[in-house]
Amino acid sequence: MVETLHWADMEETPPSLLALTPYLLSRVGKTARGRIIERLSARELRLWHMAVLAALADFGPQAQRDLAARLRIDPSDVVKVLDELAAAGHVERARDPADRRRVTVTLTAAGRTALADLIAETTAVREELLAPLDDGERVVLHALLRRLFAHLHEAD
Amino acid sequence: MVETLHWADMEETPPSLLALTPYLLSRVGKTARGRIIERLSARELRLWHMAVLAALADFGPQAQRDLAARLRIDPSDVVKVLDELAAAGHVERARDPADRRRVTVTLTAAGRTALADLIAETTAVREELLAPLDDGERVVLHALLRRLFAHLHEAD
DNA sequence: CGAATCTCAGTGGCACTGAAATTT
DNA sequence: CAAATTTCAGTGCCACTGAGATTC
Repeated sequence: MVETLHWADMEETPPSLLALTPYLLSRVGKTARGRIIERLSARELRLWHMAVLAALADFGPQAQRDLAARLRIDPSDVVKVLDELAAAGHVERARDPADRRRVTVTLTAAGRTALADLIAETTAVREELLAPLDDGERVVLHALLRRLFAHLHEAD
Repeated sequence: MVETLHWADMEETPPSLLALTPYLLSRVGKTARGRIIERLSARELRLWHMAVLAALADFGPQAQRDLAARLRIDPSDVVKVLDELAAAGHVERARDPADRRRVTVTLTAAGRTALADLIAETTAVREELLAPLDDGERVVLHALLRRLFAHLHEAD
């Protein structure tokens, strides 16, 4: 009995790990990803579906290759994502008559509606994750993350 | 030629996604995880190996169950991680004589050395990831992430 | 012919489930 | 017997590889 000390249920995270920013980024990011997936799965969709719909909404119809490059998805995986989005009626695919190797992907009205839903769900996730931060801190965090994100893709 | 517009190689990220903090967290976190894995794989180790070694270094010998609870790993997965750490001579396992269901895990001297290496590698990853931030901004980011991380595990 | 685009099958890592074996 | 701990086999998701088919 003596050896089971009372702080046994505190289960603290090792300070050595808490001191490592990349570890924190990895853990918080993984939870963020998990929470998004959890909410989006109610719509039978996942993170990449939202990303593809957003790219089409923001930049208009484009080839699968462009979607893959823009979102940093493997081109092989774009195929399956689009299969599912097309089956749900959220996108349409058509051969580019000017270059028949390319397949032009277009957002449908239903896809635009779905995107709004997915973004609303992600906003709800933000409320959960950022609950301990006030508005000013959220703005600071977001700005820092945007700069980190931009840096990921420049001259790796 | 005309249809290949000049901004074809810009491949901008959709603004709709850049506006979503959880999306940024997910992407930056995933890259952080990937960079850590990349560097640690040179030592034949991965993220969970470092986490387990850190828990043992910070809190001393403990049962597998405690490691799992502390690090939020599935207890089933702790087994394989410890198998690999034990094979590399970084930890030792012994039945707890007071409660023979438990297995007490102990860090070896080699394990402590390995942990220092892994932490150094992770620090190098931090330099890569946080390159665009000055020292003050890094401190702010780290403090915000620590608060988010702490909030993940309280009253989910 | 070489390169680009899309497609598909296969692989490996990782997290989770469910159940067995042992001990309390 | 019920619960706790460790272990293992199996499942599913996801990202990546490699190869083929078509078109430029």
